Amino acid sequence: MLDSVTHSTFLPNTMICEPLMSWTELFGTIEDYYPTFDHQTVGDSCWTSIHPEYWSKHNVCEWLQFCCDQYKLDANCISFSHFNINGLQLCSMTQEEFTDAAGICGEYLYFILQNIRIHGISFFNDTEETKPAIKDYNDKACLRTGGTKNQECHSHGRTSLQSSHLWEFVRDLLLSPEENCGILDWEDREQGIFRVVKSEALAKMWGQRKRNDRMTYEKLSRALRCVSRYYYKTGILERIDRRLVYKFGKNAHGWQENKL
DNA sequence: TCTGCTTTTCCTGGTT
DNA sequence: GAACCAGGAAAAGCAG
Repeated sequence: MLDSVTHSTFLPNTMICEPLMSWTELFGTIEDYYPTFDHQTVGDSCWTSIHPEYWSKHNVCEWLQFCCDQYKLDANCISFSHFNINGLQLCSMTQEEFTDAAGICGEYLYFILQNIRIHGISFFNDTEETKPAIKDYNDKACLRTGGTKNQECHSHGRTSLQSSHLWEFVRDLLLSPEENCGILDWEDREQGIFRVVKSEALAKMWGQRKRNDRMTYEKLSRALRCVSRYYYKTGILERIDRRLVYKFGKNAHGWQENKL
């Protein structure tokens, strides 16, 4: 349906533009094209004013975060290492590649991206078009995953990059070598046992994620342990009798190599 | 407003 | 003795 969308579709008359020219520079102000768009919903993210093909890696990340927040997409389904790319690379991905990278979420991320390319940011205002599609996604995702996952779909609807749980943040860091920088290390990959190597760096990253300048490793580790009381109980983390060493439990998902 | 979940904060005590 | 780490308890923040 949307496969025919091309750069020239978005840029009528195939105008030649500067590589990093903003959407506003190309087409006028956002208000001219998107008069009812609520900027509050996307904060100050500049990705909203740039054509997707000119997004930086950071813009792509912001867009992913926005989609997760806005439509309550399950960030656990998304392999973020696959999206460590710029906008041009993102736009060149096929629907199959989106699905490979983010499962059921990928189908909708692809759907959203193509609509942004066609309709611009005004796509987000068309609740008649977007909300049912996303609702349908949520229903299907819950049905497909079932069991524990099904529960999570309803009880942890706030899952997102920004509001992701601590254990998910740790898991994603372990799965992203480019971001990890030796902060965390696998002790036993198959068993899900990992070790905190650079405790302060980990706390700093978590603090940035939570926009909390006062975060320290003491607090983060307390959160992991306190959380542990909850996580251990629910099977997300298991107790390891060694300092700075933790283990994913049977109900923690997304960390196994063969289940990414 | 209430409740539950998750995280943060402060404090104390044990280990290295 | 200092630094680091772990656990208890209470409270905050958030969403349903």
